[in-house]
Amino acid sequence: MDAARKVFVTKGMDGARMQEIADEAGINKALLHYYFRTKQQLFDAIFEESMGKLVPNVMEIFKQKSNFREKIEAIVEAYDSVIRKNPFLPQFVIREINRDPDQLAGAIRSRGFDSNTLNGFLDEDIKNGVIAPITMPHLFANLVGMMMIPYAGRPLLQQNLFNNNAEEYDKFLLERRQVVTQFILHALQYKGDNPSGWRQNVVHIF
Amino acid sequence: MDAARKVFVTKGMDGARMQEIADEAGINKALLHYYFRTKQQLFDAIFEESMGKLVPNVMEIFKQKSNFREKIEAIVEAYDSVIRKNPFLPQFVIREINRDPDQLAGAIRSRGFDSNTLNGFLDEDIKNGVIAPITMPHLFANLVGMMMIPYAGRPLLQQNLFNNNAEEYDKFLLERRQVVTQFILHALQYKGDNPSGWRQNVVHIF
DNA sequence: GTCTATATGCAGATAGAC
DNA sequence: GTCTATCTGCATATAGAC
Repeated sequence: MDAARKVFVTKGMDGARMQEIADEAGINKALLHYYFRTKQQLFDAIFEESMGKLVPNVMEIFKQKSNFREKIEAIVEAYDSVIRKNPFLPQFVIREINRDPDQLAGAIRSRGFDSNTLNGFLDEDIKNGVIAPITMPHLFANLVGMMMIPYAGRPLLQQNLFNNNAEEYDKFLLERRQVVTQFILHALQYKGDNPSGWRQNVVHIF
Repeated sequence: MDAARKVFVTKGMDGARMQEIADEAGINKALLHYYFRTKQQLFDAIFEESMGKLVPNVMEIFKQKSNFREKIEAIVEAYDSVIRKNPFLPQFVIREINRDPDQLAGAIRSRGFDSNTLNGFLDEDIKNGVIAPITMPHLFANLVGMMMIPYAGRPLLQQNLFNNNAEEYDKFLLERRQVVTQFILHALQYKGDNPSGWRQNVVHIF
């Protein structure tokens, strides 16, 4: 599984070779088939595992944290820690969900991502004037996009923004959690969870 | 080229088949090889074309627009219009730059993306108190991430956030330009290009 | 230029000995 | 369980007629 993960996540289903996985594992190609029967089955196992990692339980976080700042910090932290441990996960997932969108149905099931409940949490903070109005899909897309693109688009960004200096880019990645958190809180004009006094000053844009 | 673009951009280099491209073009597989010699050469043409589309000339925009709001609006607009016309471009580019990062060197050349000059533009606005401090890599990553992820991650986001309702998702995509623009301007506490009076109130975070 | 037929190589998968 | 050897199918690429 370790060998398969390494090869699949970097090369993708189409680019991966059973021979390479076997070599990586230090075993024989036939033995690999003995364990997993087909390449597809082996891939499915890795894909499902990856989806489980990358889709953190946002529901739990929203339920546990009452303070809006803490909610954002916890979600950003959840993505950051997972991705930093698995830097190739974003590009792998993007690659594979687009290659075969249907496989999502199987991998997502059991992951109780209920958008209606999440919308409720957000709407309450908006109604109370804690944050500027925004819908959950936009907020979520912004957060996920900002967290994932530095990894998924690393070759391009490192080339264009850092003259291909990998060390500088690694430093940049370490700053992302803090920057994205602050970026979101400022964008939503968050000033604290007790909005008395400035509640009326929130500019309604979204 | 139209047929090749369609197949490569959706299936990727590894997943694409010369037979499928030939069928799509209504010609013979042998004839396809007669024109382009190898699959690699055909792919290179498509990839270079795609990179040219997706990397808009940010330099030009920054030089032409003096107002910070207009700069952001123009860059967001540049990405939005290109991606809306080519919705598969983000996932294609992400897929291929990670599959073979070396090919970037060839495709980027001639595209005069000078990060030093861009940093200069940004630093001036920060120094003048027009926006809160942020570095160009972070701002650029945020912008690009927010614009691209709804397309690159569409299957997953549409599933999780819209119960797989494609029409709703299309409406969501249409809102992105406006939302991302406002999100960025608020995050950077932009209040206009003439900062007299509120210049001192910018909170230094990044 | 355009086709049919074919060469070549490779990857997934299995057979069968040990 | 683990290996070597092999089958099978497919994809790129070319040969060669028209």
